[in-house]
Amino acid sequence: MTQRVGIKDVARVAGVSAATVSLVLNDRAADRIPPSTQERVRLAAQEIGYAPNRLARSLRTRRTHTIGLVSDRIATTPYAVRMVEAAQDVARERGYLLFLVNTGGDPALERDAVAALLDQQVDGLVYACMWHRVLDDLPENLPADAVFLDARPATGGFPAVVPDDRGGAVAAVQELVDAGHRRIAFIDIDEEPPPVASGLRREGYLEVLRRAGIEPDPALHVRGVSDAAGGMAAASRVLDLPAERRPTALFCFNDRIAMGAYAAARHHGLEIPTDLSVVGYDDQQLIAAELDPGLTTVRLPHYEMGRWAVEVLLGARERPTDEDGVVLMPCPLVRRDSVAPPPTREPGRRRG
Amino acid sequence: MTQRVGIKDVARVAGVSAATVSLVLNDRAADRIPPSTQERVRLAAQEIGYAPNRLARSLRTRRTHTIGLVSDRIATTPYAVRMVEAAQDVARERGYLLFLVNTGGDPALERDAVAALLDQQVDGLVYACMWHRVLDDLPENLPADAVFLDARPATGGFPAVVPDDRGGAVAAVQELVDAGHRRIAFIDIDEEPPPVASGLRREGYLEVLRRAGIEPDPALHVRGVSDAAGGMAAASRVLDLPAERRPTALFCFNDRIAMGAYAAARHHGLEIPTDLSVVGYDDQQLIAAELDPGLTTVRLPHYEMGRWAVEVLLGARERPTDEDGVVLMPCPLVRRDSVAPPPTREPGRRRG
DNA sequence: GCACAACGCTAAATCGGTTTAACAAAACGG
DNA sequence: CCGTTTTGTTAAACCGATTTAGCGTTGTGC
Repeated sequence: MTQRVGIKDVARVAGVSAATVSLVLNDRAADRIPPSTQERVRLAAQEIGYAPNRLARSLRTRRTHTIGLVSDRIATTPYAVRMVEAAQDVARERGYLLFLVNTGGDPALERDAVAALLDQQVDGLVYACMWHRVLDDLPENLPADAVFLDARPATGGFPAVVPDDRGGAVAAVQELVDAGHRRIAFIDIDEEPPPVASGLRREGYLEVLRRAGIEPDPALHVRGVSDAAGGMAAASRVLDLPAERRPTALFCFNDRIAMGAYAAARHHGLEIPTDLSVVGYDDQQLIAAELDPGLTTVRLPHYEMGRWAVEVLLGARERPTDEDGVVLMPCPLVRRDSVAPPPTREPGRRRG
Repeated sequence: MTQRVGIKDVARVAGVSAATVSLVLNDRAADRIPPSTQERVRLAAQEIGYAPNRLARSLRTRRTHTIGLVSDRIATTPYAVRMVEAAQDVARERGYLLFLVNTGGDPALERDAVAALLDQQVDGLVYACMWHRVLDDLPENLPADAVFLDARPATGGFPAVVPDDRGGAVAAVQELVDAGHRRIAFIDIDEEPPPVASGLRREGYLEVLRRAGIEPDPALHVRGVSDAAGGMAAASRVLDLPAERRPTALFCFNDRIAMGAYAAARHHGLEIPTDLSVVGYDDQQLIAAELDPGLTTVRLPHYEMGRWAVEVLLGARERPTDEDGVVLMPCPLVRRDSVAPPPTREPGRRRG
């Protein structure tokens, strides 16, 4: 890892001073230095394979061209990994290198991570969460120009980007209403405190019902543990309802719940989408695309959010003018094969 | 991001020179400087909130306490993300910061990434792949002390860690043999060229059969596209065999294929594990644990490999003495509920 | 009272670049 | 031919720390 050739080696070979080399190689030469000399310097640099020591350069210029991404768990879980990818992509495109730190949500580690990154003189910091969160307390050493990703400080004051969970839910439920469904259950997750996304998606769900003139049935809003087993149990509860109250469609809080709903449907002898329509949320590749039939779901715009955050951080995109600086990233509906019109007759008991 | 207080500010407040401050704060003072002065310096540093500029320090000491992780896609896919987590954990534990770069496998980008990291004077480099790979050509500017993660150069010469795919397959198939199965199919993946893991797992499969005195039936080795649909198609082919040739157990190349195998079993009216046992590979959380019944599978030791790589890189663990420097990380069997003894009678057609 | 050692501390060099101010030589204007 | 610009280049300061060599003062031994 030892830096072999330095600027003065280039200078020696080209027969000029280090200052000249620096000027030429940074294109600060403009018209001060004749093309002949420039050529000579560049050739020398090329020849001996010179690459500037960025530490030295950064020390002087006070810009490191590095940014830090501190997250609770993104780099840890398969869930929101594309936010990291996006951040990385933007960083690379703009000539930046990305420091990645995972804190697991531990405030002490968070503080240390921020401090370590600042000591490294990073040019900017992104604070990211795995799930859409509203943060009550932040690391107190967070620089004023940090950007939030998939999270926003309760107090505002920082640029932040979060998914438009409400809008996504509207799209999902509207899809069901448009297919002709009137009895639509919401299979929510059972967590305390309820995640931000839960409340927002419920709002979207209720809004569509209201607009469609459908009276929400409290029995159709159930909660389950956020995994396939929980989804199956919760879905079973609504599918067990007497025929006239039973839903013809399920809006699931996420794809894992939807996976459980598929199982519940099977156990009830219902075929998807003929007898029962299902919509999920998250568009988890390993689930939504692999289920049979493919799950219609709402995609979380992780990549787009990741890009947004770093672009704003690097000044490549203008900060939101919005009062609290929060941007809602749209969650597009991904149509697959789990939605169909409701059955016209009593669902038949076909072979599962 | 401007570094406010510097070492000379501390010096001024404490009434000593910058040299003394450095000595004290780096514990190089030992007995040269009396406790009273040391105390004074530390207090001053504390008071004005001094944190050293690591760039300046690194420039002088020639150690940056940063490492680079360049990978084809790990940070991009949900698949092997725990390798990054592990790398991050070890880095943090030992006071290092981690640069993450994703190249998508593009050789030009790889070269640039390595160059950029070296220009940043990283103390070490990990070259990681998402899947177990044998690399024919490496970035030519890779430093000699790089470490390979989930990959190994064909030519050897670098420390490298890869999963013991063969051993994992042995454990998986042995589990089936121990349960009493004799007709065990291998649902392989259909890729050209076949991934390293495919060959190794097949070897393990064949070895167990041989040891158990079971003649391998070529009809029981099928290939399918590596997703649930492909797995379903491939599994169907062996399940369609006449009763006496039909397998009672399936060893699937990965969990996605196994997911498809579950669907195929359903379509054939077979219940898992009563009528058909299934073992997967990878232990993908979103699949293996969520399937019903839970999938017995082999876990890829991503976390352990990630730790190993960075520990070796940082000298916290001794390099393999092995000729080619490759370490095989064991893949433990994860028992869930998809394995049972083979049915004694003709499998009945229960309700699916 | 003097040589010498120990103590406590610091000036200055250094890492490898960037940047500014200025100098020498050439060109130009009158 | 002399004063002034312009041109081409560089010496030196600087970024903020670490590290080495050494300086002044006090203490010790004889």
